[in-house]
Amino acid sequence: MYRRLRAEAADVLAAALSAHELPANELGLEDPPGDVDAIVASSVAFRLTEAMEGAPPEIAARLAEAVDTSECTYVAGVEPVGPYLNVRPNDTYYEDTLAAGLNPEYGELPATGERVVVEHTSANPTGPVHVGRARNPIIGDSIARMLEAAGHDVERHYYVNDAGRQVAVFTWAYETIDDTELPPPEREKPDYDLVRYYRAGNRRLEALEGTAKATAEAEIQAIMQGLEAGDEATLERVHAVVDEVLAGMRATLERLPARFDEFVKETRFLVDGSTADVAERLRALPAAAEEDEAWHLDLQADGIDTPLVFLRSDGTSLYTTRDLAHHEWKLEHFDRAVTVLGEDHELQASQLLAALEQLGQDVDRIATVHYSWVNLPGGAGMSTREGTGVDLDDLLDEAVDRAREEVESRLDTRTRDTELDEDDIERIARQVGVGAVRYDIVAKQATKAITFEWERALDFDAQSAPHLQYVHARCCGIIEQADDEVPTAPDASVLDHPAERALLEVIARFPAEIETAAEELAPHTIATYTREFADRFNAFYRDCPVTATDVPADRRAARLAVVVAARHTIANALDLLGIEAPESM
RNA sequence: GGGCGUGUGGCCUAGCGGAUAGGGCGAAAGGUUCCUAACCUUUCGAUCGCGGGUUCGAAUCCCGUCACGCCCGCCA
Repeated sequence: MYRRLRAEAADVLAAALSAHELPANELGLEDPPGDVDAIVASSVAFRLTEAMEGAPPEIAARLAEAVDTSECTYVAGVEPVGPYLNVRPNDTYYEDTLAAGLNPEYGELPATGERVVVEHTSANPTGPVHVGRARNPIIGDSIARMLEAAGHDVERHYYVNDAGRQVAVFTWAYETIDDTELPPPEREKPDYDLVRYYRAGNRRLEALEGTAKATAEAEIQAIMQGLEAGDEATLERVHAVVDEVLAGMRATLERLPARFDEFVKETRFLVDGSTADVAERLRALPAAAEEDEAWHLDLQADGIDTPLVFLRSDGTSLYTTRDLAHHEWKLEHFDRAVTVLGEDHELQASQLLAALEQLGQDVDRIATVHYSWVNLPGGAGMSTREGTGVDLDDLLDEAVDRAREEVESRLDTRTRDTELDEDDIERIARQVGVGAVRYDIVAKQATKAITFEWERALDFDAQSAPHLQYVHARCCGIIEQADDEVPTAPDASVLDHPAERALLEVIARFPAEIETAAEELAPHTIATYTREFADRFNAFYRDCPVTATDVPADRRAARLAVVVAARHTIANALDLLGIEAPESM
C-alpha cells in the first residue's frame, strides 16, 4: 500500500509542479517525523524560493492548491504545514492494508523471474565454524530470504575451497599424523575430530627442519599439483578430508538455520578446464605481463595498485584465478550474483571484478556485501588454525541453555490457558536462544565491527529477538482467545483509535521495506523495521482490547483482523531474519 | 607509507541533504481484579571524533586531521 501511496504522491506533486511550469525531477519526498500526522511529506518548497519568488511556507501553500488528488486511490489530500507538504492517506488505504494483511504471505512481492545466486559463508573446510565467521551465514541467509521475498528465484551456494595449499596441508596432516598423538576432540563431530589434524599439522610443519621438512613440503606440493591436474586419486584423498569436515560444519550451520542448495567445489573449475581457459584469456590481455615466469594482470587503470597474480611460476593457478572461472560460470547460469565476504577479502573482490571487466564480462550483475570482523574482548581475533575463538556450537548451546532457564523461570507467572510440556519448553528455548544470536548479529550494519561478548549477545531483554517473538506470541494468544473466528471481510472504518491507525500504517509499509532491503542488500533495515513494528503493536495491545466483553462486535471483528494482519507481518518479518516465530512462550 | 571501512549520551545502536538526532542497556520512579509484565509509562543523560568548506538547511556531501579495524603474498 505504502509503495503505491508514495508513487501517487510523487505523481500529483509532479503534476502540480508542471502546472507552475517547473521541472519535476526533484520532489523532495521523505518520511515525516514520528509526531507528524502524514505518511509521506515533501520539502520541495525550500528549493523553489527563487523560481516561485516567495518564502517556503507560502510556496508550499500555492503548490498544495495546484495538487489534484481526484485520480488517486490512496491519497486523501496534500496539505501545507509550514514549509512542508504533508500527504494524508484516505480510508481506502487502511481498508486495503487490512485486507492485504489477512494473506499469510503478506509482504511478498510479485515474481520477477530474475535468477539470483547468493554465495555466502564459504568458510574454508578446515574446522568448526567459529563466531568470527558466523556473521557470514547469518547475513547471507537473510539476504537470500529477502531476495526471495522480493520475488526473485534464489539459489544459495557455498563455495568450497578444496584446492588451495591449506587443504593440501590438511590432507598431508590427516594421512601422516596418528590419532594417538592428538588430544581428544572437543565434540563428537567430524569437524572437531579432523581439525585436530589440521592444527597439529600446521604446528609440525613449522617445527620441521632439514630433510624432514623437505619431504613434507614435497608431499604437500604433490597434492597441490595433483589437484591442479584434476588427478582422480588426489581428488579422492583430499575430498575424504574435506567432505568429512564439511559435513560437521553443515550440521552447525543447519542450527542457525543456514541451508544451501549447492556446495560448489573449487576443484570443479580445474577439472572442467575452465580455470586453464580463463588463464589463457587473461594472458592475452594487454594488461597481462610475465615476470619471473609468473603471470600477473596490471590493474592500475582500474585504480588498484596491487597487480593480480593469476599463474604461479610453476604454472599452477591461484585462488582468484579459480574464482574468476567460478564467477564466469555464475554469470552464465544466473542473472545476478551476490557474494557475502569478510572485509579481509575486499582487495581480492575488487581485483576479481576488475579482471572480469577486462575479460569483457558485465560486472554490474555482480554485487558484493562485506562485513567487518568479529573480535574477542581485548581485540583478539578468531582463528581456526590457532584454535582461538568461540565455536558457534558453543555459543548456540549456551544461548539455548540460558533461554531454557528463562522459560522455566517464567512458567509460574504465566497466565495463558495452554500449558507447556517438556517438548514445548525445549522448542521455545531453541527458538528464543538461536533467534537471540541471529538478531544480535543481523540487526547491526554489516560494515560495523563487532566485539563478541557473551552477556550482550545473550541479553534477552534489550532490543532482542525474544522481544519480537513475544509480539507474535501475543497475536497468537489473542486469536486463540477469540476461537480463531477471524472475519474475512473486516470493516476498517471502525478503526479510528490512533494506536490502530499507527499499527496499520506500519503494516502497510512492510512490502516497501522488503523491496528496499533487497535492493540495498541490507538485512539490518528489516531488523529495524521489525523493532518499530513491535513498539507499535505493543501500544495497540495496551490501548485496544480485542476480546474483552465490553468491546462492540464490529470493533472486535475489525481489531481481530488487525491482529491477524499483525501476526502475518511479524511472522514474515522474523522469517526474513531467519528467526522462528513461537505461538506461545 | 598507500587503499578501503568505521567513529552518534557511561555502554550498544537507527538515521534517504530537510520538521525537536530515534531506540535500547544502565540509573531513578511508577503501572497487572482487564487478550501472557520476555510488556508499558515517566525522568536522567549527546557541542553526532576534531577543524574547515558547500548549502536557505549538514550526523548525512566535500577537504583536512586524529583514533580504531581490515588489506597492500607466486596464501586463501
